[in-house]
Amino acid sequence: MGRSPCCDKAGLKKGPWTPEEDQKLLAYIEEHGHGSWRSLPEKAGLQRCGKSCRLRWTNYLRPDIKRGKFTVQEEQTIIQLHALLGNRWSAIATHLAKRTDNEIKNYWNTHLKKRLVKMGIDPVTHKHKNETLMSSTGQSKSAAATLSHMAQWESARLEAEARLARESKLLHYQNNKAAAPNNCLSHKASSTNWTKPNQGKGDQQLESPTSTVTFSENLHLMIMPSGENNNESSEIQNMTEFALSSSTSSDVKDSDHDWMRQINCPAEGIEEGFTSLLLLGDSGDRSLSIGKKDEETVAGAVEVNESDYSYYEDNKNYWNSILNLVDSTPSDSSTMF
DNA sequence: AATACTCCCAACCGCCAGAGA
DNA sequence: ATCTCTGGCGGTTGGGAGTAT
Repeated sequence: MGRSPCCDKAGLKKGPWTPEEDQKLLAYIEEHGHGSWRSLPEKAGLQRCGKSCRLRWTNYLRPDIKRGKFTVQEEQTIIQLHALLGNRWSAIATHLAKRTDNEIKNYWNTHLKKRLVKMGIDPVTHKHKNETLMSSTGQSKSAAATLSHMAQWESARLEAEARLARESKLLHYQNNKAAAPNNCLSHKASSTNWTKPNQGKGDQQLESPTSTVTFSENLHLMIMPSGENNNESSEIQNMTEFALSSSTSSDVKDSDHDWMRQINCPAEGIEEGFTSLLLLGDSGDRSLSIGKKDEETVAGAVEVNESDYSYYEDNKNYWNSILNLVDSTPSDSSTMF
C-alpha cells in the first residue's frame, strides 16, 4: 500500500519552532482543542505538518510538562523501569509524572546510559560485567528466563494500566466538560481534544497527561488487575500492604546527587541495587500476585516451569525496591537506597 | 580570540497498529 | 478482505551551547 509522508507537501516548514508559531499553536488549541492533527495546521495558520504540530505540543508546549533537572528519584525510576521494560519510553513515562517519553529517552541516552557504562553495567541488559561472566551457569540462565518472563508480564500489565488510565481520564474529561471546561485533561495518547489549560498555576494545575495513577495505585492495578482472580486476593492484599508499608533503607540527600556512587559501596549494603536485584533476586513479590491462571491470560507470556515459581517466592526486595523508588513523592528524594 | 571538540535536546523520520471506509 | 488515514512510538540526527585547547 505504501503511505505518503505527512510532510510531503511542498512549502511546509521544518526545523525549530519560532515563538510566533508556538503562540499560534497554543492559541488554536486553547480555543478549539487539537482535534484532527492533520487539519490543525491549516486551521491554525501554520505552515507545518500535523505531525510536527502534535510533537511540538506533546513534547514542549503542553502546560503540564515538568522541565528541568531530573531528580534522583526520577533517575532511579527510569533505570529500574528500563531494566524491566527496555526502551519502552512511553510506558516508562506513565510512571514519571509530567515527563515526556522524549525527554526520558533523551535523558537516558545522554546521562543514565553513560553512567551505567562507566560503572561497568550493560545499559541494555542491566547486568554488571561480572554477572555477565556468570551467565553461563544454569541458575543465571534460569534467572534470566524468569526476568524475561517477568518483563513480559510487566509490559502487558503496564499496557493495561495505561489503557485504564486513559479511559479514566476520558471519563473524567467527559464528566467535567460541562461543569468545568477549564479543568479538563489531555493525554498524550488520547484522542480526546484538549481544552483550555490553566497554565499550571496553583492548585488547579493540570495533572500529568501521562499518569494520574500513583504507583501505589498502579501496584494494586498490577496485582489485582481485573478482579477476576480474587481467590488469591487475601494473599495479594497482604503482599500489597507489606510492600506499601515497607520503610526506606537509607537517606540520600539531594546534594549527593551521584547516587550511583553509593551503589558501589558494599559497606552500606547498597550493592544490591536494582540491577543486582534483577539479576539475583528477580523473584520479586509479584510472584505472589500471579497465579498460573493469570499467567495464561497474559498475552505473549512465556512458558513458566515450576522451578521458576520458586524464584518468585524468595525475594521481596525487588518490589520493595521499586516501590521505594516510585511510591514516594518527587519532592521526597530522601527515601532512595 | 579562534578553533576544535563534546554534549545535549528538540525535532525529524520511518514504521506500526487501530479504526473506519 | 483490503486499503487508507491517523496517531503513537522508538531511533536517530542536526545544530546550538558549552568547554577545552
